[in-house]
Amino acid sequence: MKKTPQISRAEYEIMKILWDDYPLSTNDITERAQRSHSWNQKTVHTLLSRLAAKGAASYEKQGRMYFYSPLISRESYLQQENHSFLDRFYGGEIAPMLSSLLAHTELSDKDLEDLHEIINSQTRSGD
Amino acid sequence: MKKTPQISRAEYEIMKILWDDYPLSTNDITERAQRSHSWNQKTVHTLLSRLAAKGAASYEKQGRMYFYSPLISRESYLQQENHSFLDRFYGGEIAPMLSSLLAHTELSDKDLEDLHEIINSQTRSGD
DNA sequence: CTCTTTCTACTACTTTTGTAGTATTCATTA
DNA sequence: TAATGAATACTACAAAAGTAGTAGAAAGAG
Repeated sequence: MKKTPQISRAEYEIMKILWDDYPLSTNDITERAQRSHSWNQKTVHTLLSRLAAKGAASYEKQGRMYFYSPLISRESYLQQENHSFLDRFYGGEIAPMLSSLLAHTELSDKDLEDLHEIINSQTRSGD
Repeated sequence: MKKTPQISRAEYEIMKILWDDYPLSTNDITERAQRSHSWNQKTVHTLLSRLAAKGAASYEKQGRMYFYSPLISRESYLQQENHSFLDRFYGGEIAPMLSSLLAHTELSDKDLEDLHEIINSQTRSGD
């Protein structure tokens, strides 16, 4: 999978569907998209075309129907978004971000344990 | 300070200047903006007008010059962006986000220590 | 073989954003 | 007081994004 192109908010919602399961027919995608968004079918079609046009997804013809698959990976896309977010709002640094995030969020014990574990695993691997 | 309106990337760069120091004259803002961005003066003026129009900043006339101040707080804006980011990419949950972030980031010892401390402080206050 | 349905292919139109240009208004200087 | 310069007020225009509509083609129903 390749360098991630610019993906808009609405397009991203379609990508999520593709990342969960692919290849999917236009109709499948439309149906799934409409579970969570009140989008006209045509709107979903447009989003799919645009994603294909910008190289974020590809399609394969089966008879007269199209089956779409993602061309960029969820992982690399999330990485890019993570960094863009950190850079824009926290000068690229994690600590201030986490701190801002936690300062206004109620965490369950489980959350805290998870976070502990995540950070500890980093510590060990960094030895 | 009030509910944060939609602020575009370029507009946000102007807001950062205002959050650091205000009120500031149009010229001051333009000058500071140009330290980090190659923006035409008119571009900065447009951004300022739009921020004022959408209620993110306000201005006060002093003679024929305008002095701008932020109308929304950096804190509340960052909170909103934090949550929108978490919701969009991690189903609103912090742990998966941190985990994704750390999985692809080299952390210094200091970073780790900071993170530890941030999380420990949460733990104690949650007791 | 024609009609209807169902896909995809184009086209469209509005809002937001990025990025500036032109017009107008005052205040100051000659 | 007329010319100049410096501010702000409007206007502009293209690209991206949101949201659909219309046209055309092909497949299945009679």
